[in-house]
Amino acid sequence: MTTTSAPRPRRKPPRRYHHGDLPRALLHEAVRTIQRQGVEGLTLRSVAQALGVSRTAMYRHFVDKSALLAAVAREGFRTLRLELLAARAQLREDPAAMGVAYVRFAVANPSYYRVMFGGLVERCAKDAELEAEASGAFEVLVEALVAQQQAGRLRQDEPRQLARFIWAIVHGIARLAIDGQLQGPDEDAERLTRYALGRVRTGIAAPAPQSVA
Amino acid sequence: MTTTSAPRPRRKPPRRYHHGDLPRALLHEAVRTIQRQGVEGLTLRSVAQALGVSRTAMYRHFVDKSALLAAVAREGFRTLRLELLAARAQLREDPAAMGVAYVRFAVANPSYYRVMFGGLVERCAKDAELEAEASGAFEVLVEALVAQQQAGRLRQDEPRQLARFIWAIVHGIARLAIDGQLQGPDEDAERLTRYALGRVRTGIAAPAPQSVA
DNA sequence: ACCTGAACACCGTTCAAGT
DNA sequence: ACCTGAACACCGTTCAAGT
Repeated sequence: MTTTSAPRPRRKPPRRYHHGDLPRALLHEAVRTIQRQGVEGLTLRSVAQALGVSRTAMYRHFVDKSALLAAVAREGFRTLRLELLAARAQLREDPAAMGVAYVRFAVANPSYYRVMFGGLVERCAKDAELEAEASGAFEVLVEALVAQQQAGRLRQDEPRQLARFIWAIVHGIARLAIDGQLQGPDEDAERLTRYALGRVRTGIAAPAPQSVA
Repeated sequence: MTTTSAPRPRRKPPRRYHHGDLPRALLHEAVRTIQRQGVEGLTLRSVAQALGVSRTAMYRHFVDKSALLAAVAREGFRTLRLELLAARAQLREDPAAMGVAYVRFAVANPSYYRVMFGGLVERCAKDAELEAEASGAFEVLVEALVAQQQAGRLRQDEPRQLARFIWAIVHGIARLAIDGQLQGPDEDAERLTRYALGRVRTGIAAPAPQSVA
């Protein structure tokens, strides 16, 4: 009886797990454990163990632990940029779409967000790819604001200053939200975002200035 | 010759360094090393060594490393609250005084700020004193806003929502500033703060709405 | 009451060596 | 080229013991 000694490959031969794509597997597993244990719960040893690989196998692909984290941040900025782009298309129906998308990303991916803004971008400023990915996301906002200016819907202030302003708002809301400094859990973050962007548009000064006697 | 064998005490006898006030000494030394090495550079062993004390002496006064950090955060919130109160007195000459004071505090004490908002407040939510100190600082802002509302200078929106909005803005600016995500170093943060609060007051919508043809 | 010393269970990282 | 195993220099924390 000539039984097939090797197990039938489903699609493409999925054997050789380790040799397959360790860098991607490491990245994926890192995100997974950060998602569950937080950034400071991430341990190279546990990642390696989860992948069934030696503790030092990682060093062939990432020079450092921080290099691995930089890769996580890079992927985070890339995803954020894409979601901002998608939200930009809905800007006509919902003027707050981009801001809401930003905060939603942070709330949905606190682990990504913490790594992205956990003080890595500046400490490892050498990582040019990370730098580029980060400013790429920022540019989406800048361009959207310029378009609004050209449509005559926005003040003609310096676009990048305007963009930093808006970014600071959503960034602040996002951080307060994922750090649990807003009372309610998730829904409040979106309400606050919509409130904030609405107020930013028309101001918070009292509408009817009390005339003097 | 009867020379004084013991050194003359300057004010009160400052001998017995270790026994004196270890808790305060630990706190002070922790802030000092965080200031220089960053939060993740803080090591209990180095703190103890700098104080000439055993590595485990700390555990008599703080249950944890995180308890020591919580004490740092508590002191930070207390200082911030006091500086906000001081700024509130200048609100008439400078409407942005409180916001500027907030961002200045963060930029001047990034180590404090990082510990305060480094995800400690929520993880160790058990620390009631920290919780109280944190919301104390928030209340200063709320009360200032309510006063502005009563003076008829501010929209009659829900004060706490208004406060969360303003907080998010200065928090966002502060974080971007101390994380090096603003191009210039320190001066830009204040400029951005003034710009932001000015725009928040009157809105960013185009001032002269182009009428339709 | 306050502090010490040895010990434990962890880390990230290096490096010679295997295939 | 890719991975392993032992080793190194670190951590926070526990605990019996000293004064």
